[in-house]
Amino acid sequence: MRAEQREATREQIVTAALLAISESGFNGVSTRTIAERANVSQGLLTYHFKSKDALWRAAADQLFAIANDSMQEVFSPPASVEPLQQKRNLIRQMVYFSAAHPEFIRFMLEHEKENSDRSRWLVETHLRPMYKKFVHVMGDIPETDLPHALYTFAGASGLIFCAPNECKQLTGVDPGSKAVIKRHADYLVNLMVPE
Amino acid sequence: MRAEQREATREQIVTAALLAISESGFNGVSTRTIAERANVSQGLLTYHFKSKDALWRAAADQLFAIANDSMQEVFSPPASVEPLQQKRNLIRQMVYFSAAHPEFIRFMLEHEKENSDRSRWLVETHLRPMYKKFVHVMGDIPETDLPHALYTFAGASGLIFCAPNECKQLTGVDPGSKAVIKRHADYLVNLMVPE
DNA sequence: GTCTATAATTAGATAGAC
DNA sequence: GTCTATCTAATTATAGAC
Repeated sequence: MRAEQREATREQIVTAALLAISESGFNGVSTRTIAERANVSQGLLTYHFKSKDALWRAAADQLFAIANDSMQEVFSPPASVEPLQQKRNLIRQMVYFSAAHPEFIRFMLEHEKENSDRSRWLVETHLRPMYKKFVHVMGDIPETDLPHALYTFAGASGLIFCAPNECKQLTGVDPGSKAVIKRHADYLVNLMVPE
Repeated sequence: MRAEQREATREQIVTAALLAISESGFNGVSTRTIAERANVSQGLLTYHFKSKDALWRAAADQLFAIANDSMQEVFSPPASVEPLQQKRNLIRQMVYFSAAHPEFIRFMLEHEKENSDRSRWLVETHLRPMYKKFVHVMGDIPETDLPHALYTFAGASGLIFCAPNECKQLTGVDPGSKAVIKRHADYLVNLMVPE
């Protein structure tokens, strides 16, 4: 069907845009580079998305769709799971998600300084609903600690996967390997929420 | 003196470049924008630094000069300080440094994907010497944990200060305030190296 | 729907006035 | 040493062929 092909092409473009923008920032990547990555012409981007700005929003939508899907289980744990174990599971899943999608943190860092319109939209549309779920799982810690816990967990979980080449060159440890991902999860869970 | 004025102008340009590149990435910021921030003409950048690439290197030099200066005390603690207390001091200082210079983590994340020449140079010239000092302070933890500890501490310490607008809008907490910086340090030190 | 061609703007680097 | 003017290349967005 035409509609299927249309959707497939759009997703190809959005995925290319998401990865490229996460790597080089909104201003740091050209629509031509995105088009090349998606194996389409530059003109097609304007056809499917009116502007580079609109393409950025589509990329954000896709990013949070993936993130919410990946975090769904730990954000809505069955009541039978103990609160402490819920937190351990949350951290572990944050590590696995960050390893699979380092573009999440990169994208979130990129919006901060570039443009406050995009920034506000991103927080209200996508980040706040996710933060509420995070707060729900963390609910029994002091309320003033919640912001600190969020950025601590996010940074501790994800930074190593945002700099894999640097980490490999510096330490010899490859954050892309499954063993290293598991080791990072084990390390963090035991460090931050010991049993 | 001429030499002093020359040095002052150069530093103005380097500082503007460092902050701008950290915010928007190497490709994300134009030399014109950097020149405007430094209150000089765009042509002057080419006079003092041969190319945008060379300006990036000068910015990296300045960044690590500041970082090493700020971390000097905790990296070379007197032997009278207990190892556990050394680690607590290290984390606390990492928080205060990250708060004062969020451009450090931003700059280090930016080099990762942009260009591997710059990336290799940065790791070997500046990051490796600093990592050795980190390892020295952390020395009594298992060797395989060191890379995980580095990126955990760095991410946990600094991410919140890399997204101050987002954090403020999302949680109401302003990472720019002194009270919040201290709270983050207290939270992290007690979480990661409890007495 | 997708491509090629192109218009208007902005990029990094150079040349020359002062 | 610093600025203005300018060159060539690359940028986003548009127009029109198929």
